[in-house]
Amino acid sequence: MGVMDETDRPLYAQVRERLLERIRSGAWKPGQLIPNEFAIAAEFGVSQGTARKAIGELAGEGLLRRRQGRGTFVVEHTPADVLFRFFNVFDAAGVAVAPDSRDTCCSAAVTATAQERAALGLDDGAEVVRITRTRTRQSTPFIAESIALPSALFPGIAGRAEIPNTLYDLFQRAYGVIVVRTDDRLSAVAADGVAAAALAIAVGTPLLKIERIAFTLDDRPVEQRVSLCHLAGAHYLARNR
Amino acid sequence: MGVMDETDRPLYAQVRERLLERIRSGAWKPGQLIPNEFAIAAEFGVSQGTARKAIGELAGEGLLRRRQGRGTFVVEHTPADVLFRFFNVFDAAGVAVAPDSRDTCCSAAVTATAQERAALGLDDGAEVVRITRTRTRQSTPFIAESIALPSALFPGIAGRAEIPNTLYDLFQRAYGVIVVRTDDRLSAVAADGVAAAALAIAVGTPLLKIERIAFTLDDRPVEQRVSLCHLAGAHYLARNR
DNA sequence: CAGTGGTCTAGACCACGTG
DNA sequence: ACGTGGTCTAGACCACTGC
Repeated sequence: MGVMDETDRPLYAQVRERLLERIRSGAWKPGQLIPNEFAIAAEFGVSQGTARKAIGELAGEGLLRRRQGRGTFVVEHTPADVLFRFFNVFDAAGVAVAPDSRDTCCSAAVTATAQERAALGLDDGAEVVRITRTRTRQSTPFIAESIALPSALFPGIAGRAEIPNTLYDLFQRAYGVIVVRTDDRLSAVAADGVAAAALAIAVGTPLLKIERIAFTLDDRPVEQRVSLCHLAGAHYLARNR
Repeated sequence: MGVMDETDRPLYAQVRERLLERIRSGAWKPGQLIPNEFAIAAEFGVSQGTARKAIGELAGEGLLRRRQGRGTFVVEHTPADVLFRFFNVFDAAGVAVAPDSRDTCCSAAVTATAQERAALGLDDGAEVVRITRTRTRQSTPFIAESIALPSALFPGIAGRAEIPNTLYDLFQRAYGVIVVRTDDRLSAVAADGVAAAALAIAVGTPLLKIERIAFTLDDRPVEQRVSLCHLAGAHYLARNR
């Protein structure tokens, strides 16, 4: 009866944490069916309702998916899913734009700038890897992007033969880093010479600048990304609830 | 026991609907304490857990606020609340920018354009009221804004002596229209002559353009708004979960 | 048909805020 | 001390899925 033995946190929160650890560690892999509510309840010595609440929280956070009659599954972050989950650009007709990447270039580990350290919560002298690429829409360049990642979290990423179009998918599968949230800071800027060359537009053209910080489950920043977008009739959609 | 008499919808959903109607109609006013879980359960002939779930849904939608030890309250949309709930502009230090309004100008009811009809889901020949204003930040103009509202939903709004800075607060109190969600479409544009004059900037300056549609509880569009923003170091923050 | 998640109940106790 | 929302239990039945 609600003895709160371990800590003073509610039972369902403790169960949630244990389940979360299994997802994070990969013990339960993306797409996998997890045990049913009664089995989980029995394992942790709680009632079905309490197990249900823990599962419900993770489902609400988008990490589990319940399907009536079938079971509960670990959410699979396929490249397509990831692309449309955090890429908020839509064309004039309201159809999602699916970007591709070209000219992807990944630096070796270098000392982070003060700005990068602040954005990523890094200590003095920490190293980052920088990725730059041009993103295309129907083969036309429309975004110039540069990304900074803490080297410590992504060992060996600079040496990879191929950097995929959808990074967050790679982060989860290869490094166990699950991006669950991003903060995008948007503003309007005039294209400088570099951006104008990459996007084949005139210097001074208004561009949408997106400064993104991506966060993991425990709210730690893991990626800083600056995107300069020549949207040409498309737009960035922000839904406010 | 789960007889599902009225319809096939769950009991908690039916209770939620009845509670919602009281908020929407103003029977329960903003800021008011509502009856406790047991009183609501008794009134509708359900268990406390079911009443709790109905209340929880409305709390999750931001319409009720539960406070342990005190009770459950109808959320009060004070001008300040409304301002910060949907106004996503922050300065370089991450502090929310609180805009003011000047030169507010409200048209009489006029026939809506095709574009306005599409955005607001209006029939052919429907009328709208248009409001234009300049929004300031520490007395400096930084946003040129134009708003279209369906006349049918806001009778007499054009004749009001004063249009307040925070419109959604007015919508709820004077017209029973509760804005719960907005879609903002963002892009970058060059300032034209009109915007440049209003914002005291050079023609061609890059501006952040925000095209907003605001929705009520039943997901009907009730406002279309175009904001041209000269952010000058500030940014629009979009949180993606 | 069996097994899953989804709903619902009745009752208990805990944690918080106020008087 | 009292009343509130918050947690937890044990057990029941419903609705959906797939064999």
